[in-house]
Amino acid sequence: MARRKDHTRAEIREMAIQAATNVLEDEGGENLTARRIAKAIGYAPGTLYNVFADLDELLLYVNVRALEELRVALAEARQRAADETDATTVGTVMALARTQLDFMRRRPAIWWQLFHVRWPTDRPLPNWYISKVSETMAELENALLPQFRVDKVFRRRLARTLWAGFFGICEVAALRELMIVPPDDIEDMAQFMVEACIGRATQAKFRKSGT
Amino acid sequence: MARRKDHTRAEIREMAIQAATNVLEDEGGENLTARRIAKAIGYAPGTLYNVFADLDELLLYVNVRALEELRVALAEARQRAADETDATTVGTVMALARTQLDFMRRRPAIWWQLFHVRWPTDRPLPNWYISKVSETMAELENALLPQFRVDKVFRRRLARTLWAGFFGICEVAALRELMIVPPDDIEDMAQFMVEACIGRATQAKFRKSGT
DNA sequence: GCAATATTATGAACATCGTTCAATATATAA
DNA sequence: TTATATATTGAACGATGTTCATAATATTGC
Repeated sequence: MARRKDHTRAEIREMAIQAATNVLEDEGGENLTARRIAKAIGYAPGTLYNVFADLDELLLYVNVRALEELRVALAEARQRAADETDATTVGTVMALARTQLDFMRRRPAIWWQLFHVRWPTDRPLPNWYISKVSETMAELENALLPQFRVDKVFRRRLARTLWAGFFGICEVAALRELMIVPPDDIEDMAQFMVEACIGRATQAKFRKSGT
Repeated sequence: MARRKDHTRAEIREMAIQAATNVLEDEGGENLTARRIAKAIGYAPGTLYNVFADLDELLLYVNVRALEELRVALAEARQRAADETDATTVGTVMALARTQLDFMRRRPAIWWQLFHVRWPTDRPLPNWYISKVSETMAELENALLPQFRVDKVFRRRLARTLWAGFFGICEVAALRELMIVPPDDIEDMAQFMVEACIGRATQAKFRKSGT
């Protein structure tokens, strides 16, 4: 039995989240069990339930960490792209798309878990989770800000549409068994979609201001 | 014990697939267990394993049925749209998008299962499954045929890109807890994406033939 | 028609899962 | 030092997917 107060509750939570992430990446989702995580942090399975409501909640914390990592990566990519002398909206958004594709490829197990969370439909998602998703998506909105400054509703909808497009393309890339698509094609698909959507959004904006 | 040859193997398979579909839709994915399906068809759990390799395979058959239903619905929608006197590519593709959104909304549990199949990464997906996915996606390619007749590779890539876009939008609609998007907005997002992608594809075609 | 054989369905049994909770060990307070 | 409070445990529970010796039934050979 681990000595009481060897670690605080917060420390145990932290260790468990880290351990779960490592198990997920190193041994795959099918080995991500309560007993396996408990063993990895040197505690009994029951201890996890003193610190998390259940395993689903723990996995949601794993996700929220991954989302934050992704958000930071997106923010950096956006900054870099915006600092270019010939910065364009398309270029900045494409930098985000590439960052997301890169994340998906570097950490496939985490990415899978991120969008395949098992969460009971009748159980409301915690606010801290919903917020993190919003924050991550907000990076895309920020990338659109320079060009689509006036209409916030329009910008938000464009961001959501692009986000859906990214997500779909990432999923197509992940399911490459089903439709063999070379990585370069994935990149081109993203480029096409970004240019198409932003191009049309630009027209729509002009048309609106023209009438 | 059910009398031997009360049903042929094929009949038992059929019954099991139907029962699994019903359980999934009526009682949710968390009740979709081997014992529950066996009970529903009046056989013992072990019988399922005489007829399917395992539960994952049975679920794949459930999916392939759903995919075929979707394919038929898409084919019909495409035909109807193409028969209009003022038929356009955008109009036809939008008919497909609406069909898919409708399918997702009418049968949420099936839709979920369709894109969240648990299948071991090291186990190759059966050919009959990959084929059905291709057939379903081919409906989108067919909708593009009238306008993009010449370049097959281009058409195929456009179809895949649009498919990814649809898929992402459907997923956004399904995760409406995370980003509250009214159904009308979903429809508009699809419309925007279709118009944007096909518009740009038209430009690209012209530009290519112009040089 | 009957015995011998082949096939099919069974359901108890196994390992494992998430989860609970009385029991135990340790820290804190009196 | 004793009494109380808290943290940790791990056996136990009810599930799960899956297996396989056993039993029930059909088919075959005579």
